[in-house]
Amino acid sequence: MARTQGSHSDITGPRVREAALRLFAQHGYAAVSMRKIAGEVGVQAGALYNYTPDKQTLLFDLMRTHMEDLLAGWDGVAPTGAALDALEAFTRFHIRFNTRRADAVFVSYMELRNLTPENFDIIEGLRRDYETRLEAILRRGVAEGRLAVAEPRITAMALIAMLTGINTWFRAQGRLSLSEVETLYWDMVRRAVAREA
Amino acid sequence: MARTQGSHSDITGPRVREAALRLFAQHGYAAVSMRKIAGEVGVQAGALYNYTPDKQTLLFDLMRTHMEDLLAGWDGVAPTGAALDALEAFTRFHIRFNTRRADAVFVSYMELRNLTPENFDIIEGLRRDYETRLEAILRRGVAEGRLAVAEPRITAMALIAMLTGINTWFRAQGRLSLSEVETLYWDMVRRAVAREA
DNA sequence: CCTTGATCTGAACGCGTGTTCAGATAAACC
DNA sequence: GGTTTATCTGAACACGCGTTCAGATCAAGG
Repeated sequence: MARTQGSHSDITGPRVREAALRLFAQHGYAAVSMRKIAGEVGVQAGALYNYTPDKQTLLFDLMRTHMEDLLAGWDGVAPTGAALDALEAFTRFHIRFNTRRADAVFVSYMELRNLTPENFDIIEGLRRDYETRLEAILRRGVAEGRLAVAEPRITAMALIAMLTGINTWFRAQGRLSLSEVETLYWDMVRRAVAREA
Repeated sequence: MARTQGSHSDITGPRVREAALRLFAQHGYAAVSMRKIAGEVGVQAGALYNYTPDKQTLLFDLMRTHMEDLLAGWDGVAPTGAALDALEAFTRFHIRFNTRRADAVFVSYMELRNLTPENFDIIEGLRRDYETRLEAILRRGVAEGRLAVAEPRITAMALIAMLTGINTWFRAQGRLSLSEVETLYWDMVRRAVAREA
């Protein structure tokens, strides 16, 4: 029995990626077999190879897509005005984007060591691009005289680490709403880099 | 040929743990076989079972030891005076301790999902203990009127995430010395939580 | 110097791995 | 309605996995 009703590339393809992302996040790339992914989708392992040339590429594509979505997402909402406004927008965007894609964020950070060197370089490049977006805001803020940041690159990485850390404890049904969390972290970010009056 | 000269429990035991820690950090728990660990030590895989009942316990012991060392390390240097001084001491201690044990920090964070539920609970408990140490400092600082922190628990987690993030980029031979990094981050921490004048 | 016991080897066990591929199936097209 | 073709099955391949254990080895103790 093959090709049951409604079983198409358009349907199975996304389901493979969703299952792989969830399982990779839950158990780790090396601990998840192609047969387990196939089982989640409801096909045999061999069928997966209609959607990815191999397991490594499946992982890489998930990570690349996530990083590209992240960059495109920010570029789509980034304001052009004052640096302090841009910094607040970045803070809120990062929190919103990352808490809604916890699995992809987790995988894109944890499974870097399972990429081939070439794939690793590509993902790292995208991550650097994202850090550079924030670094540019910080430099602009210094130029405007509104921020006091001695090391913009390091500060950018520090802030991103702090914001991404939200994923380890935030739950949508928890005590704090997402917008409360945003405000809480924006307060810390602002004070950490604002020029003291 | 068995038991070559100088091959004792006192020597092989630590070497097994060192090799396991390094390999787990580099490739991930699931991707490292007992045979690879044994190969690094220079014994056959079976010999490892003189030092650990199984692979899972080997991982757990590495993580537990790290977390206990972390807690004991802080308790050994924690000052009793003003909260602001304690916060600076915590910041500098955390940076120094974690950058010197990058492998253990990495493994203790990344491999949580490979622990059995019981072992996971123990490690999580130790992590919470550590967070609570910082939270207590923040609460004290608020009581003293020197810190402005609306959510001490969340702020503690945010600061720890920011500080631990140093491990992703810091290199001992890099442009910035460890004490320069300490000062840089202490500046951010202080501004993020200090009561504005 | 002989015995004891800790330490390690080397082979074995059953099982799961990523990947390939010939053949079966059924939706889509003419 | 017959043909094409995308899709999937099911079996197979060679290999590595964690763990066990009988037997070999050799430092230490009496």
